[in-house]
Formats: sequence, C-alpha cells, structure tokens
Amino acid sequence: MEPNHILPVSFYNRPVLEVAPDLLGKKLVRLVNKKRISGWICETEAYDGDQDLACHARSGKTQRNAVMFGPPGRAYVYFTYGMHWCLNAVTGPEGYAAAVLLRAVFPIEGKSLIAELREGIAEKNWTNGPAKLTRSFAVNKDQNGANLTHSEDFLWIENGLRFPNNMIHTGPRIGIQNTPLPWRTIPWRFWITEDQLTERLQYKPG
DNA sequence: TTTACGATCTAT
DNA sequence: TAGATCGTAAAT
Repeated sequence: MEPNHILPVSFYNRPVLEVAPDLLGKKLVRLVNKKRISGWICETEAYDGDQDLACHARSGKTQRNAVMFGPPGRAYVYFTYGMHWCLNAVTGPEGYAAAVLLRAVFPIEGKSLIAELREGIAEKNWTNGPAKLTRSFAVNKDQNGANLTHSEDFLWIENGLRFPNNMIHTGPRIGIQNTPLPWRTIPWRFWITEDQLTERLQYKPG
C-alpha cells in the first residue's frame, strides 16, 4: 500500500462538476480482511446541492443525507429500492451538499474475493452499476461517513490516470425519470470505455 | 402512523 | 417490462 497515492481532501474540495470527471481513471480501493479489492473508476454522476432537484439534498438536511453536508472526501452511502446500497464521494466545502455517485469500475485487484461476494454472477456484470459495485466491494451502511482520504476506514481512492475532457463521454443521469427539467436531462453523467482505459494502460501499466 | 416512492438489478 | 423489497421522508 502506498498511502501517498491516496487522493487528498483538496482533490474533493472543489466543484462537484470538476471532481466527477476527474475521478475517471482513479482507483477505488477497499480493504477486506487485509486483502485489497480495487478497480478503475469508469462511470460517475454529479449531484450538486439543494438547487439540483435530482440531488438528495434538494429538500434540505436529513438524517439520511447528513454526510453530504459534511466535509469533502467522505463516503456518502445510501440505501435505495429496498435492497441496494450506493456509494458517493462528498465534494465541495463543508456545509455545501454535493457528491459524486460512483456508478461503475473495472476490477483490478481482489478478483477472487469479488468472485465470492458475487457468486453466480458473470464477471462482466460484477461492477457495471452503482449497486453492483457496492456488493462487489463489500460496501454498505457501515461505510457511510468513512474518510476516503486515508486508509484507516479501509475504503479510499488512489491517484491514477487523468483523461482530457475531450475523451470523456457525457450524458443525462440515470434513474431520475420523475425529476423536473432541466435536471432530468442535464449531462452530468461521465464515463470512459474499457477500450479507452486499456489503451491508456499500455503506456502506463497500472 | 401511514403512504408513496426511489441516484437499482434481475429475470422474463 | 415488470417484480422484488424496505428505508426514508412527506403526508395524514
């Protein structure tokens, strides 16, 4: 483990619309029984404060979304659809409720551990969705509020690749069909393809 | 206390 | 395309 590679608070203490695309190509890391599970972050979404009517902070601070109002660089983990956990990275200054939803990663380390956590699921479907990702990384309510900027909470994000804006795909956020315009269609989802990632890794092996 | 719904996933 | 499944927050 290389603690110096962990993204610092300053990375997260910026507008969420900068942090969300910058997280593409960074490495999500989880420590389970002293074993590393990791993956390249390849899809994110930005949720930006109480004026964003798709953001959980739209109706103010509640017990559920309180972590989003706290300091940047923390994990906001919420429960949804009666059975799923989703993982976010809190951004911006304390008191401003914004976060990046981590929607998908490409697995790197700990694949045998993921295989146990995702028994019966094809490898290509392990981490290609926000709730699939949390299952594969053993993330649930216990990680809500975890500090992503050090290794002591066994969940963090390490520096990795940086993709220029003209390589990053954008589109509307997923699963917010009842959200009013313009928030329903504003292109605040960001992703890179597996081909783009492997091409970059040929020059900079990970 | 009751109700309606969800930043989803899976099988059909 | 619909069913699973239950915490959350707003409505009653």
